[in-house]
Amino acid sequence: MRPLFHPSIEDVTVEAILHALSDPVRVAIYGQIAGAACPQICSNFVNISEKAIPKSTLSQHFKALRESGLIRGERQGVEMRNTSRCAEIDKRFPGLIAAIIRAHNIQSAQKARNGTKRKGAGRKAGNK
Amino acid sequence: MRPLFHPSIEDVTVEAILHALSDPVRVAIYGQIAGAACPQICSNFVNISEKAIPKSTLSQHFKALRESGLIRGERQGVEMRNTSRCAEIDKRFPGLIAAIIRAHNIQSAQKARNGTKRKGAGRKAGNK
DNA sequence: TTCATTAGTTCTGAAAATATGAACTATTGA
DNA sequence: TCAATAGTTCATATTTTCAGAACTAATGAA
Repeated sequence: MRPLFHPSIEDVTVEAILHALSDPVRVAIYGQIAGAACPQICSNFVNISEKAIPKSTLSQHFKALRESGLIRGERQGVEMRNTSRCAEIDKRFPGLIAAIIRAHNIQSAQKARNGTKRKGAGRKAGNK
Repeated sequence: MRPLFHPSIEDVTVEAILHALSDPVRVAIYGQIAGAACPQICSNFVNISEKAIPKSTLSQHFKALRESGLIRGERQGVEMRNTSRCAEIDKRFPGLIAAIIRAHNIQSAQKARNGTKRKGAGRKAGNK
């Protein structure tokens, strides 16, 4: 098992960050890691989505987050402690992560409101 | 040939925007459309990358940008006029597009500088 | 030591997404 | 009516992603 790869901050790209965060499971994971005060363990996220995420899939998601430079993972005993690299990234791309997280929160809030009021909305309507 | 689909602004998602802009060709296209004063025609972008992009591929890229809600395409005679929907998107997700474009500009500027000074940099080094 | 447990990675094949040549559609202007 | 131009759609090859199974590494018993 080879040691985990983390890009140095100069090698972090906008494309990789956007790609990593364009997946609903990964933004959810990243949001929680970035918002937490202490390092988060991978297996905490098995139930972040409606249905349980298989651990091989979860491992791939963490790999994507790590290799895009969004998080850092350090093995601590039998488990993996994940922390956000948002301070570093914010220095390189000021405001980027904050804007994405903010947009995400707006969207989640709207979804929650619509979920209670009008059912079945938000479909790609009129597009046979 | 069915009419082009454009999502209404409430149906635009952060995930779709990030995914659309996580592709280097598509950000380049979007950046130019967003920065231009007048509508841009698809075929202007054939040479936006090093190698020419086949028109079927280009058409798919435009479709991705349209269906994510980032641009609007209107047929005008034989060609297609593309405009950015950034005003609408900025109302829904304030600062998101601006932050992404800014980050992209930072990255491009750095790439240009490194390209002249140290060749072969930016590779995923030390990762067998 | 050896065994079991826990947490995560890697391998493998299936499923989904993307890229592109070829064929097609729509508009315009000889 | 024909040719040219701009773009879409179809078919298929390539690439990426998903997820079960097997594997690795650390820890804590017995």
